[in-house]
Formats: sequence, structure tokens, C-alpha cells
Amino acid sequence: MIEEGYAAVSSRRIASKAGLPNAIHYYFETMDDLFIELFRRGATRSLARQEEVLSSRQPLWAFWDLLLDRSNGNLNMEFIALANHRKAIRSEIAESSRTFRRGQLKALADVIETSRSSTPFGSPEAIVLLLSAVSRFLTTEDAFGLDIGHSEVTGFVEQCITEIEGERLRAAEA
Amino acid sequence: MIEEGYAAVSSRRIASKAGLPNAIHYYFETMDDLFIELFRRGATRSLARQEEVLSSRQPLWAFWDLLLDRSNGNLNMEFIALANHRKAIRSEIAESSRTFRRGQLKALADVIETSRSSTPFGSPEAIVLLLSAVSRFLTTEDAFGLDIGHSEVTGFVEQCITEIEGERLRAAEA
DNA sequence: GTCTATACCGAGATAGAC
DNA sequence: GTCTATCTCGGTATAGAC
Repeated sequence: MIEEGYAAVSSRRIASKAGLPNAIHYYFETMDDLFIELFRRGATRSLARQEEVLSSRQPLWAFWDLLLDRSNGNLNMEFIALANHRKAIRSEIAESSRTFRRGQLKALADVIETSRSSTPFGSPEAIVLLLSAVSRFLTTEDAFGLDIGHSEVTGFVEQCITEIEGERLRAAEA
Repeated sequence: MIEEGYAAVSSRRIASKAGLPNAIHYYFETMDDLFIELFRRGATRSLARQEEVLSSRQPLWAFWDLLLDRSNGNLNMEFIALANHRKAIRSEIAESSRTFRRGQLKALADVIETSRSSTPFGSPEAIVLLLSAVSRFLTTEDAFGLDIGHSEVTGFVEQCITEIEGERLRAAEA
């Protein structure tokens, strides 16, 4: 799915790559059911990872690092592309996204309150969306070899995080 | 392509929908060549539209409106998804993106200079990327029925634009 | 030069073998 | 209960008809 795109995923190839008999349609009624199961497994792990990160000493910095970590990003992009045209998968991802977003807001609302920052864009909702949007854009462009403005916007985002959460601590201190 | 995704586009269906004989492979050697031709046509029109918008009275506001206009957005998303797995298309899009980006920076660098704004994130590169990233994220989420934080981040972005370019003029004044 | 017929492949799904 | 064989469909690409 990551290497060739969702369209290249087929029951036959899965069975073949896994060295298993092609009984996919015995275990999954349709391919969508298989994709949904795959998505849920990844989402469960990612959510655990997110909660771990959001409970660290500098949740905003850690969240930003997590967003920029491409290890799940490519797969997520494929699911979004797939969901654009499959209703069942779209609603699955939408509900999952709300869960992730709620977790982010729950953790970061506390951070905002604690730090009592007076940044002009201070709502947790705006900050979370800004980080999410910028990170996704940067990683997408990276895949195309584009980098115009990347350092500038990264600098801006990290300045925002610093205003809210303070200077980034070194790994040993975090 | 927009309705069912790039994977649903085939030479047979194109000929069928157009009511033409299926001679696609006489005119295009491979499907990639066809996709690239399609992309170029759209890009040419979009670039003209961008230049028109960037030469209006309030280029930043007009640019922001253009980004949020979904009329080409869905198709672009499909091309990006397609490009993730096809080298020829990826380099085509990358080069096109650089052209768009250069046009944006050329126009907006002037705006920044003219307005002499002292915004902390003032580099044109950062602003252009911020607007691009946020608009793409918002429109993608819209398609999934997600709206948490949308009004907040929109408010933030529009506040930035206002600081740089002033209050938005009404249509009659622009 | 333009298009048709077809080769060849592999997809999802299902009937039914064991 | 598990898997295999096969049905039907539609894909890209090409050989060759006209």
C-alpha cells in the first residue's frame, strides 16, 4: 500500500506476498472490510503513541516531532486517498480523526492553561490545526523534493511552540 | 478521476464516456502520458488564474480565497496521490509546483515590502506556505465532515493577512 | 494515419471441493 | 471450517485491419 498505492493492493497479492493460500474472501467479505481492519490496527497503535507523547514533559514539542515523523504518514496519506472514494472508509477515518483530535485538545488545553500564554492565536484548536496542517504539508512536499520556504515556516511554528511551552529541552532533560 | 479516483481512470472508460472509439493508445503511448497531458492543461489554466488573482488589489486576500476554492483542489489531490507512486508524474508535479510557488513569492514579496509589516513571521516564504498548508488541510478535512478548530485557525490566518495587507475590502472595492 | 480486435493479465467475488 | 477452482469483468497494450 505504501510502496505502490492502495490501488495495487489485492487479495491475490496479499496472499502471495504472505506465502499464504488465497482465502482472503473467506476471512473478509469485501476488500473494504480488509482495509478497515488494517486501518484500525494502525490507528490503535498510533493513538497509544500519541497519548504517550502527549503525556511527556513537553507535550507540544513532542507532538510536533511526532507529526513530522513520517513512519506512519505515508500510510495515512494512502488511507485518505482511498477514503476520498469509499464511503465506509471515509466514515471510519473521520471518526478516528475526531478521537485523535480530542486527545490532542484534551492534553494541550492543559498546557495552554498552565503556561498562561498570551499568544494572539492562543486557542488550542487553532494551534493543533496549525501544527497538523503545516506538518502534513511539509512532509508531502518533501516527498516531491520541494523545500522552498520549509525552513522559514518551520522556524515560525517552532517560535510559536517556544512562546507557549518554552525552549525545547534536550533529550536527556525531557 | 475526481469522482472515483485515479485508479478508476482507464483508456476504455475515457473512450466510452466520451463516446469515442477506443484509440487512446494510438494517441498516448502509456497511461502516464495521458495523465501528464491532463495535468499540464489544468496547470496552465490554474497558473493563469493564479496570476490574475495575484495582480488584484489585495493579492493576499485573493490568494487565500483562491486556495480555499475547491474547484481544482480535488483534482490536485488525486494527482498528488497518483504521483506518490509514479516517478514521471511526480517530477512533472514537482516542477509545476515550483513554478506556482515562484509566482506566489514574486507577487507577495512586493506586498510585504509595500506594506512594511512588522509581523514576526514576516518572510513571504513562511506566509505562502502557511496559507497553502492550512487551506489544504481545511479542505481535506471538510471532505470528511471534520470541522474541529476550523473557525479558530481560519480566524488566525485571516488575522495574519489583515496585519500584512489590511482589512479585507468588499467585492465592489476590490 | 486511424481505429478495431484481441492478446494477455489480474482483479473481486463465489460456488463448492474436501 | 478452510481453502481451491473458477466465473465474470475490465485493465494496458499491441498487432494488424482498412
